[in-house]
Formats: sequence, structure tokens, C-alpha cells
Amino acid sequence: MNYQYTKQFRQALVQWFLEEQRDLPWRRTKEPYQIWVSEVMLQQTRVDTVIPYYNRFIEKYPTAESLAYSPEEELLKMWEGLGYYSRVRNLQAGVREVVEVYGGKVPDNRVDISKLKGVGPYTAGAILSIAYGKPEHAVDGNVMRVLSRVLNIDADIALPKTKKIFEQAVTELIDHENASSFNQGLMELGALICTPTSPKCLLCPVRDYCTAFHEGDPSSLPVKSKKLKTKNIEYDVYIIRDQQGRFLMEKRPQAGLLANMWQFIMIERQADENSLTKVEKQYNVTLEHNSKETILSFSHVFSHLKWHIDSYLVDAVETNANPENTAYFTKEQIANLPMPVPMLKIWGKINA
DNA sequence: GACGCGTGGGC
DNA sequence: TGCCCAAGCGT
Repeated sequence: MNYQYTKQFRQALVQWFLEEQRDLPWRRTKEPYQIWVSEVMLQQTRVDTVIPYYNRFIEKYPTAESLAYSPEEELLKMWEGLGYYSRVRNLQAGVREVVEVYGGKVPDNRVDISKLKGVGPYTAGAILSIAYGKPEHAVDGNVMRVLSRVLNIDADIALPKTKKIFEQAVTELIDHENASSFNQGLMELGALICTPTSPKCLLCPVRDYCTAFHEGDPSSLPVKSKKLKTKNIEYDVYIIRDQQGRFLMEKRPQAGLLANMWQFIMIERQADENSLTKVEKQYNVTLEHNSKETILSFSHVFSHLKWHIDSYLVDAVETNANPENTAYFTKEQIANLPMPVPMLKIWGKINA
């Protein structure tokens, strides 16, 4: 793209963004901390999904100081249903560092901000450009899709090295006077016009500068490889109710899938094995086998695996010392525990 | 560089 | 239904 085209492209993109952008909660602030929260929530997550979470989160934690030392379980509850739960733990670690090392002020340069937990190349550029107006690249999936079409680039965007091509392109194209609107404009264009399927080229404000529109095929870009089959796991889930009407729950390990979230007792189903007996041994409880009642059978798809769950309600006749990370809770207590969506589904059925 | 890490929506 | 995806990051 020559210099004249570059200038016109910038101007058309920024003007379109200023006129057509959606009114989103995080666009009503320039507080770096609040922009940061929104960017973390938006990682791999749709705008419509994020909006209510963002509003609740900012109301409860309006400043870096208010978030820095809140209990993790409370944070996880605020994040419940959003997914990728390590995001909120990393966010708090980063925010705490800002409070302790930077006096509560989010760094305004890429080197320092990139040291913060959970702040990668994209989030760094997004905060720097949106909150501070710095001409820094912020390349996400939208930007790679839009620019792969505008510049007719067919490099495989599933390969990490391909992102460098787009970071370089943005560095050359970005409007130094309107870095925030330029970066957000690329993403907004990707969300509203230059969509993955059926791009609305006839409505596109930068169609005149789009190489793929004139010389190629926008809908065939970007090129993206990869796609592995997910693993299937079958579980029996037992909602164990003691004689006081409390329910046995277990806290998941502090690392890995759904780290530190709470669940009902979950046993991987094995062929020719009585899982009820296994539960009694493992959790030091005597169950009334006749009371076993089927609650719900369903599948839950994760990004990399699939759970097939059969769930049951069963009464405990006798309970003894609980294993580590397990406890009996009342319904009121359970309402305050962070649980993954499949457990919420089961719990909702129990209370229906 | 490959893989682990959630969820809900669109087609 | 099954697959794709959506404002990525840590290990």
C-alpha cells in the first residue's frame, strides 16, 4: 500500500469507527485499569457475553486497589460462566503488581506493561493505544482477518509466526494521531462488517483499499489450518446429601482445568465397576444405595475435550472425616461457591 | 511451537 | 448435529 492509499485507508477507517461504533460500557472510560479488565474479559469471548460481567465486575472492583487483595473465591464467583478462569487469577496478580510496584498506575510503555501477568502482546497494545493513545499494534483475530483481506495475505494465521506479519503491518499503517480509534476500528470492522463468513463488503468503509475485494476473494481469507479431535471422558456425578440436608462438594486442584472451582463428587466411569462403592471408600461415607435417583444426563464441550455426565442424587446414612478439599455445604453456602457450568446445570435441576 | 484452557452462538 | 468460532495467554 503506497503512502497516499495508507493515509486514505487510515482516514476512512477512523472516521467510520467514530461514526458507527457500538456504545459499549468500556468505551465510556479511559481508565487504564478498566480498559484492562475489559480486554481480559474479551479474550476469546463475545462482546454480548462480556457486557453484564464487565458491569458487575467494575461495580464491585472499580479500581486496581479494590481488586488487588480480594479473595480468589469471590473473584471466581464473579467470573463464573465466563470461562478461561485463569484469566481472573492472572488479572489480579497483574493488578497487585501495579499497586505494589507502580503505585497503582498502569505502565504506559510496552516493556513494563508486558511484564504483568496475563498481559500478552495483544492486551498490551490494546491498553497502550486505547487508554494512553500510543501508536502500538494490538493484533487479535479480527485484525488478522481484516488485514489478511485488505492486504490479500494468505499466510496461515494458525501459525504463531504469522502474527508478526500483521504486527508489522499495523505498525506501518497505524494512525499516530488516532491510535485508539484506528486499532478499535480494525476490530469493530472485523466484528460488524468484515466478518468470518459472509463479509458485508458492499457496506465496507475501506472497500476501495481492499486488495482481496478488487483482486482476490475476501470470503476465502484468512487461511487457517489446524483442528484436532477432542477427547471424550465419561463421568458419574453424585450429589450426596447428608442427614442435615447438606451436600458434599469438592474443590478442584489449583492448576489445570477449572482450577479451584467447586463441584459435586465426580468419578470417571469405568466398565464393570460399582462407582457407588468407590465413592463410599474414597469419600469416607456410607450411602443409602436405594435412594439413588437419576437427575440429569448430558454432554459438555470444552475447547479441547468433552465430558459425558450422568448425575445422581443419593442420601448419606453416615458421614465421617472428609478427605482434603471436600466439605458439606448448605444450599445457601453453595450459592456462593464458584462452580463450572456443568455443575450449575445439575444444581439448577436439583432445585427446579 | 504446540498444547491446555470455557463457554455460548451461528449455521 | 457437529463444527466453527470470539477482542489470547501461560507453559
